[in-house]
This record gives sequence, C-alpha cells and structure tokens, in this order.
Amino acid sequence: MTRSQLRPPTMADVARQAGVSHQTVSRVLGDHPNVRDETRAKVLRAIEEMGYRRNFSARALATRRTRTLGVVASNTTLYGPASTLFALEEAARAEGYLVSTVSLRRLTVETLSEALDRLSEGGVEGVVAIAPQRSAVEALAELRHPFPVVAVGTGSGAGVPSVNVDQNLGARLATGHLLAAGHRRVWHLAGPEDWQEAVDRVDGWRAALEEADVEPPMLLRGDWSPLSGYRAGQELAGWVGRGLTAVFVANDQMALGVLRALREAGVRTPQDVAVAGFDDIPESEFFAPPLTTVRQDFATVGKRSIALLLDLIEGRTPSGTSQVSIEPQLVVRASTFPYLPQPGAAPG
Amino acid sequence: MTRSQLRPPTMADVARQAGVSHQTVSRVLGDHPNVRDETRAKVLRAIEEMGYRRNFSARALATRRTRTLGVVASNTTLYGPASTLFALEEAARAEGYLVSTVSLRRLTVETLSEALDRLSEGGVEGVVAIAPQRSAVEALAELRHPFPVVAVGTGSGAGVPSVNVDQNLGARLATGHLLAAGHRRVWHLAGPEDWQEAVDRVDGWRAALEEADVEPPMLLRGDWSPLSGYRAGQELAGWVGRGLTAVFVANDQMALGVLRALREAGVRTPQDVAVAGFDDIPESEFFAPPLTTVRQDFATVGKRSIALLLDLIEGRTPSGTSQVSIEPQLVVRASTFPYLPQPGAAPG
DNA sequence: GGACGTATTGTGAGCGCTAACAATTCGCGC
DNA sequence: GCGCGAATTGTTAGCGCTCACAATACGTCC
Repeated sequence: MTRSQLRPPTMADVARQAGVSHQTVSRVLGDHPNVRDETRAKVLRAIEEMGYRRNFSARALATRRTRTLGVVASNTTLYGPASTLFALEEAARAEGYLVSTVSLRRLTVETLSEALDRLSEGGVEGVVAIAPQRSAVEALAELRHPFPVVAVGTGSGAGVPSVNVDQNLGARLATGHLLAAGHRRVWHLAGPEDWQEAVDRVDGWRAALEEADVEPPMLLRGDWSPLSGYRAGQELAGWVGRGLTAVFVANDQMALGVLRALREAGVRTPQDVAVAGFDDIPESEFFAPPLTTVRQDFATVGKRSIALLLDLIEGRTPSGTSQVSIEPQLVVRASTFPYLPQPGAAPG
Repeated sequence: MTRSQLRPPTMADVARQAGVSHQTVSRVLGDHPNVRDETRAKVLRAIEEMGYRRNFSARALATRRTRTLGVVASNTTLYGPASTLFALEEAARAEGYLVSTVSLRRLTVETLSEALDRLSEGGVEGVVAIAPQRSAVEALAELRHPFPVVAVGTGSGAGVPSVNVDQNLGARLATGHLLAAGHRRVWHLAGPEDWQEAVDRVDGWRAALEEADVEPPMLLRGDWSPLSGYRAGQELAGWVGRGLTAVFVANDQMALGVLRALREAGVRTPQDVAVAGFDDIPESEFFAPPLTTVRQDFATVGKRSIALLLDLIEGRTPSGTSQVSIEPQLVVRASTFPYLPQPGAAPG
C-alpha cells in the first residue's frame, strides 16, 4: 500500500515488481499447486506492497463467469420476504456467489420483466424470483431470459422450477389443531386472492374441515395488513355467540388486528374465541395473548433455492420439472390454549 | 430469437447479420445521435432476431465501470434495516445502479472486512454500510478499500461520510411529549450499549429530562427483542406506585414486551403507565394499546445515502467530512394519551 | 553423463466491448 | 461540377484477465 497512482495496479504491474510473468501472478491468486513457495511469497509480497486487487470485469470476461446471482423480490420489509432474502444471500455466499437484488413495490408483468432485464444487464448467471403473486407466476413462465430462474412462493403448479413451503399443509395443521381442541367449526381470514400462498392456505383450511365433515363457514378476506385484520376482526366479533369460536388467520399481522378488534369488542382470546396465525413473526410470541401460528423455515427455502439454481446453471438438472417442497411447523401458544406457553418460556 | 447456439451472439455477430460494423451496433445500443434511422432499424431488427444481449463483463472492462454498488447490512429481517435496504436499492436503481448485498448475522471487524473484500471482488464502485454497532464504525474507519464507503446509522462522530436519522432528537421528542403530558419523570429502557443509536437515544432522553430539571431515573437495558422488553417490563411493573408513570422504550419491539408485562401485572396503559416506543413498525398501530412512537424516514435515508455515495464516486465531494442528518417524527397514539388515535383512524 | 519425466515458469491469443481516430458519404453553395 | 463541412460509418487498439500451450528448470535413474 505504498504508492497511490491514478490507475490501480494491474496484474502486469505486480508481475514486473515481483520479477515474474503475469501468468505466475494469476497462478498464485488462483491457488494453483505448481508454484514454488519462494515465488509465491515474492508475488504475495508485491501484491501486498502495491495494494493490488484482481479486476472483476476482466476476470469475468475471460472466464465467462460473474459468480453473481440475481434476486427479484417484493414487499421486502415484511418478515417473510426479508427472511427469504437473507437466507438466499447467505446460501449464495456460502457457494461463492454474490447476490444482486431488485426490490419491487408491486410485482407485475412489467416490473418483473424490467427487473429481469436489469439483472441480465448486470451479468447475473441466474435469478431467484420471490413471486408469491399468481400473476407473476405466469409472467415468469412466459418471459424470455438468457439464464435459469427459480421461483419461490409461487406454488408448484407453474411450469417453472420452484421452491415452496407447503402452505396447504400449514393450513391443515393450524385448522386441525383447532378442531382437535374441540372447536366445532373454524373460520378463516384469508389473504388476497391473487396470492398463491393465500389460495393454498384456503385450500388447506377447507380440506381440514371437509376431512372432519364440517361445512366451511363464510370466508373473510384481508390484504395481509394489521388494519385489514382489525376490520375483519370487528366483523368476526359480530358472530360470537352464533357459532364462532375459532379463527385461522392467514398471517400473523392480520391476526394481530383480529386480536385487537376482538379485545375491543369484549371478546376474550382464547376463552371465547381461539385465534391461530401463520408465519411466526418474532412479535407473535408477545401478542396479547401469545399467538399460535405456523412457522416456515426460510433458511431451508434459501438453501434449497440456491442449490436448485446452481444445478440449473451448471446444467446438472433439467429445467421445468424441479419442484422442492418444505414442511412448515405448527407452533402452539396461548391464543389457542389458555394453559400453554407464556412468553419467555419458548426460545426468544 | 430464431437461432439458439451454444455461445450467445456477440456484437460482431449482430453486425454481420445487419451488414454494418460492430461499432455501429454499439452506437445504436448506446443511443448515439449520429446513426441513420434506416441503419438503426436494421441493427435493431438483427438484435431482435438473434436475441442479442450486450455482455456485461466486456462492457464493464472497456468502460471501467460496473454500475454496481454494494451494501453491507446486519439484522436485515428487522424492520429498520429491511426498510433501509429497500430504500437504498430503490434509490440506486433510479440512478442506474445495481445493488449487491451482503447480509451479516453479526457485524464485527472480521465479518465487515470480509464483506468489503467480497464486494470488492464483485467489482462494486462503492459501498453503503448499515453499521449501527459502534465497533463496526471504528472498523470502517480503519479498513482499507479501493472504493468510497458511506455509513448509515453510525452516528456522525466517526471519521467516515455518513447518513443518520437524528436519534437524539427523536428521543427528546418522545421524552418531551411524555413530560408535556404531565408526567413528573420518564424512565427509559435502552438498547444495547454498543449500538450508536441506543447511545444517542439515551443521550436525548437525558437531555430532555435535564432541560426539564428532572433527575434521570434508573436506566434499564434490553437487546431490542420483545423478550428483553418483557423482562424489563416485569421489573418496571415493580416500580408502579413508586414514581413510575411513564416509560420511553428505545424500540417498538421491546415496547411490545413491556406492554405485555405491564398488562400481566395488572398495570393499565396509559392510565397507570404511559409507554412510548421508537421506529414505528407497521404493527405498532395495533398493539394493545396503539403505540406512541418515533418514525424514521428510511426512504430519505436511502436516497441521501446513494446521492452521497455517488458524489464520492464521481469525486464531486471530498471524503471524510460529509455528514447528513435526517429529522425523525413523533407519532402520538393511545399508549400515551387515552383519548387519542384508535387503529384505522391513521393511515394503514 | 545423458535421457526422461515432472515441476515450474513464460508466451501468445483471445474474452466482447468501447473510445479514439480515420474514412467515407452526403448536401449544398457558388 | 467542385469544394467544403457535417453527418455517418469503419478501423484499430486496448481494457486486464485466463486458458492453452511452449519453454525451461530440476531431479532421478540407469
């Protein structure tokens, strides 16, 4: 780090300083075996002295590899997408890849297409698309891109390689848990219709009821937000005493709103109405009361997605058929069982 | 998109097909003015036909620009970092840059240094480091890197260009609000000591009290988590009736835990104890009761950070002196004023 | 001591693009 | 019909690296 010149030093500069050829420098940097220790030391010293760093673009051009993956996501401040994003980056890093992200406010054919173009121009070797909206799924299948794409959260129906948590199973776990606790019927506050996850959770809920030979009650819709949950909760409160004793809410944020609306209406949870959520956001354990919910293993989603994408990039796996499914897990807390876990009892 | 060959088509291929020189193709792609319309059309047609896409690495090598920025962050599943990340990417995209992210579990000198190295190898032209831990700040100042770095959340003390929300002001707003509401003293549940933001909030809290000629009560510490807030809340509950009527909690998640502990202890909020938080996470409005808190404008943080970083990259601004400060905003809800906003009244 | 195999180092040719400059074409006035 | 400037197109060098191959050095064995 002695000299500071306008142009950063090149491999040739280092080679000259070390008295070797540029190729030998390349070998040292590439950890090739056939370099004499003495030579290696000489080269490393020169590199250190000059503060040399290998030029990314030149390397990428020569090797035809950028070692960069792209991720397209939306709603990245929500717990689920943020966790998935984190897991993806960590998994990619473990495989020696860098991740370029494009975060969309809204996921439409246009924004998705634009995002893929951008990433393409940015030289990514493949893309993971966190695309829970159904519209996005179709777009993904149709759009042309010069690299493989793995979808996350699209459900397994699309003709695109994808990785998903089994939402249907999660919904059945939650609903089944409420039925097993003795509730005759279980209501459902669903997410937006154009979200595949919302659809799958509705299906799972319905399946669990039908299996128990119960007629599904009226379906309520929210938009994932606490506010929409609050409004639905006010409506639900009107059904207390008329057969409503248990609600399965499609995510924890809406469940928070439901809990609040019920409380305001003088309805006790879980004594009068039991409430279960979905996602297990970190706050759920501290809701009033602590929320029974379904936990998704985002770390595994990230790892499997990257693994699948790299398989596709290396041509190890035929595109189009690969579908990975991951099991969610029921977390039972006081909102469905008064005598169960209090905060602090479960790991924070 | 007619032919599918092993090697993707190059600019020379397109040129041949269009019957022009590769440089003309380059001009068309670069939107140069001096190209005849007819020629441009010919070239565009060839590009379309062959599904040609400009090679990122070659372009970057020739121009010496990757148009990629790096971001180092930690705790990216928390609302604050996630929001900042989102804002940064959006701002960078608006300026024509792609963002590569490295998300750390823990921010230490080693992990930070490693992250910068990775990003450097990834060819970024500059880096934004979301580094709220004080240890990270020192590391940033010392580490050598061949590109400019802008710090976010480090406070303005470090010798590094940085962008910060004025945490001290935010704490004074919250504390002052409680004092103005008639509380004699205001307690404080602080964040971890090694977070600059926690320190600044403590300072602001103290300043507001001193200005009102009030002796600061005992300081409590948490780790930002709801669980730590819950435990602190249990302790606080013991002080009710002995001078405790108001608590300023250093973030909303801990405030959630405090609210829960107080409720369990039979302490009413805000009638017995008023509680204010910090961050304004989306859930705050639906806590029981809705939480008074301090909102940070992450979108502005993102925009200003990217603007500063690009200034540094272009050499428009001398490094080392630039400090940007952004004002936070008090959001008053029912946890400090019983007759104030109910959920649904404020925008969702 | 010479031949042969192996470890080590060097050389030359791209990778696919842009920048600088050279060459050509075109339009127009006289 | 010629000359000139502007518009348009082509040519030539790299950008800094890796890959394939050539060259050299070093041992070892008979």
